[in-house]
Formats: sequence, structure tokens, C-alpha cells
Amino acid sequence: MDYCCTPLFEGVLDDRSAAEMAPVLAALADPVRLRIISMLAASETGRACGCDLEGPLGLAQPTVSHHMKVLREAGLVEGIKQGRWVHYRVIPERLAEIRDALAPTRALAQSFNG
Amino acid sequence: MDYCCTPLFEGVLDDRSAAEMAPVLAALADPVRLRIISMLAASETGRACGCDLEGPLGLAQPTVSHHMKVLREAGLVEGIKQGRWVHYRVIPERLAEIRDALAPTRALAQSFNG
DNA sequence: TTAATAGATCGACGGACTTCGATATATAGA
DNA sequence: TCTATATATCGAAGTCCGTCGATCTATTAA
Repeated sequence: MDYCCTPLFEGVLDDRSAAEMAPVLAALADPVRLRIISMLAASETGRACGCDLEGPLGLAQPTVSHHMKVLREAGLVEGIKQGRWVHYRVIPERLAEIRDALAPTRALAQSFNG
Repeated sequence: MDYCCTPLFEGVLDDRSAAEMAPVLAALADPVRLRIISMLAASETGRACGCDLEGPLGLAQPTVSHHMKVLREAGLVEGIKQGRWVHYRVIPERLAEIRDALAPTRALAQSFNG
């Protein structure tokens, strides 16, 4: 018969790293926020202000503001206040960080540093 | 004074692609599931059965089973039934798919095919 | 100063998620 | 067949999340 393997799990993502990584992925795990990031990245200048997003997204202003806050707190987006407006831009290094952490060869790299 | 830019947002991630992509990221956006994937990838054989995970994770059996279902339904993990046990393994192609979709140069690639 | 506008915050509602005990199903061994 | 074990399913409790109307703050223009 078969026996159940008992792997040792060395070099596994520890609790703390997992707890740091999950919220960043959670910030990305929303259709609206994915579209926002895509819109910022697709914009010619790499930036856009909230007022330009509400229309295309079809969402109320407080909702967009909420999503921007989530993205900001995850370090995925930066807001530059310019007069009455806030221009948002994606922080590509942060996106790359997550991509690298998902590299399967590294078993969800221990190298993630929230 | 400054004017607010009005970007055209061409080539932006459409609603459907975003709706397909988000649940896969949501499946990854949990500390326990990140650790599970890491454990599977770190295992010598690249596999492990549920019974080997409960202990290290410190979670009850139904909880682990629930997380495996989420990962399975997201296409991130595959379960191979062997006798009484189910051996799980990561599907690295799926992980790569998500990594590619997060490539900033592609503005959250339209190429994601959930 | 007053009016208008961009953005943030608050509170509430509905829905989804994580967790676990209890239970059901399937397989292996005696 | 009967017992033991691995896994799945169900139901419940508590928590978290997305959304929006109402409201507040900050800045600009008149």
C-alpha cells in the first residue's frame, strides 16, 4: 500500500512573511482595483486623478476614494497632490516585488519584505 | 492654474478580464494559503497530503480542506487521490500566468485568460 | 468672503470569508 | 463486516469588505 509522505517543509514562508504578503495581494484581488491600476499604467503620462476614474469605472466618488486608499496603503499606488486634484501613479517596483515573490522556483520567496 | 488630465485609457483591462483575474488573486491573498503553496513547493517531491499540513499550519482539518478547495477552484493546486490520501501539488503554470499578468509594462496584461 | 469642486471620512447595509464542531463519505486493514 | 483514518460537506459564529449617501476639509475662482 501507499504511505503518506511526511515532508519536512524547510525554507517555507514563515507566518510573518505570509501575513505581510497577503494584504498586498488582497489589495490586488479586486476587479475595480485591477482596473484602476491598469488605467493608471495605460495613461499616457502614467498618472490620472480620481475625477477621471469615477466616470469610466461607473462608481461613486467615495467608492473610488476608498479603493485608492486601499491601493495606497498597500504601497501599490502613490498620490501626488496638485492643487485641488490628486494625481495617482502606480509604483512599478512594488508590483515587481510581488511578481518576484510569486516565482515558483523560490517556493514563494522568503525574500518578500512587505 | 493646473488642469486635470483626461486620459483616454486605451488598452485597459476590461471588466470581464478583471472579473476573471480577481478571484485567482483572492485565492492567493490569504496567509494560510500562501503558506500552503509554499509548503507544497518546498516539499522534496513537490507534493504533500492534507494530513501533513494540518499540524504545521495549526489548523483544524475542515479548515485545511476548505483552503485546498479554494486553491483547487482557482486552478492553483491539483489534488491527486491516492488511496485514502489526496496528494496536492502546485500548478506552476498558473502561478506564472498571474506573474505575467502583473507585468507593469503590459498595463496588467489583456492577455490574462482566467 | 462666498460659491464651486476634488477628495477624504463616517456610518450603514448587504454580502462574502475564515474558522471550527458535527457529520458524511471513502478507503484500508483486521 | 467492523474499525480506523483521510477527506469532504454542512451549518453557525464572528469578522471583514465593497458600496454609497451624507458630510467635512482643502483649494480655486469670482
